[in-house]
Amino acid sequence: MTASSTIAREALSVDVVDAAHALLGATLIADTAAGSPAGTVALRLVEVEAYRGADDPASHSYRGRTARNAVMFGPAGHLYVYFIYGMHYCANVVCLADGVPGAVLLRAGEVTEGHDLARRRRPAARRVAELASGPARLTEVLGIGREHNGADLTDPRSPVRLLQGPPVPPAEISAGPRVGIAVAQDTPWRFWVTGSPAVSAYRRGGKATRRAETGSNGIRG
DNA sequence: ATAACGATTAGCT
DNA sequence: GCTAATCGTTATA
Repeated sequence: MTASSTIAREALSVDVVDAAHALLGATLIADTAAGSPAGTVALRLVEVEAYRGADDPASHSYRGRTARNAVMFGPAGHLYVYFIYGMHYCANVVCLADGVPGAVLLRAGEVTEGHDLARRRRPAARRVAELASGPARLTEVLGIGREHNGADLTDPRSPVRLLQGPPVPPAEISAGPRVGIAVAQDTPWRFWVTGSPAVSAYRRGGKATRRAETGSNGIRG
């Protein structure tokens, strides 16, 4: 057992909300060869969102299995990568039992290794905290793309791996509505490490003109 | 076949 | 605050 042992699949074969909490504080490390400059970047996860399967209208797996979301239906611990807005990639960790769809979107992290490479990949970042402050920024600094869809994060030989980290105490975890979705805007399944400078900004989703909740932004914790 | 739209970001007013 | 950029996926406007 070293400090860099990968997370066990069993720890992720649980409900998406429990897995989301467990993922905060964990390390995501990527050794990428192709695409952007090759090298290794690692980060500590500080912001995630849970997406369940059939009962979560905001989830990609809500309307059943398709070619795109197939990985979400497989065993936990694999990476679900999708292409969005014609230019970005987002990465999720698959959860729940094999055959039950669900995943946790990785929204932000604090870069802990490979700062120089991270800066080269994200020249627009003005501060270290901005390197992976957003789901597409996170995949950009790690060099994650289509070719990593389905990668086994629990396999020490995988180019992208999840490493055990000091768990974040529940008292240091905040919760609020998920970012950028047009449905299920009241479900507080976005979780972040309270006070981390790398946590991304909240933005309400597209349509679903919901009445102003008089002063409340839905955030607790 | 075709059109609408998106789990976003950067840059500008 | 607002919007262009840009294309795969999904539903059929």
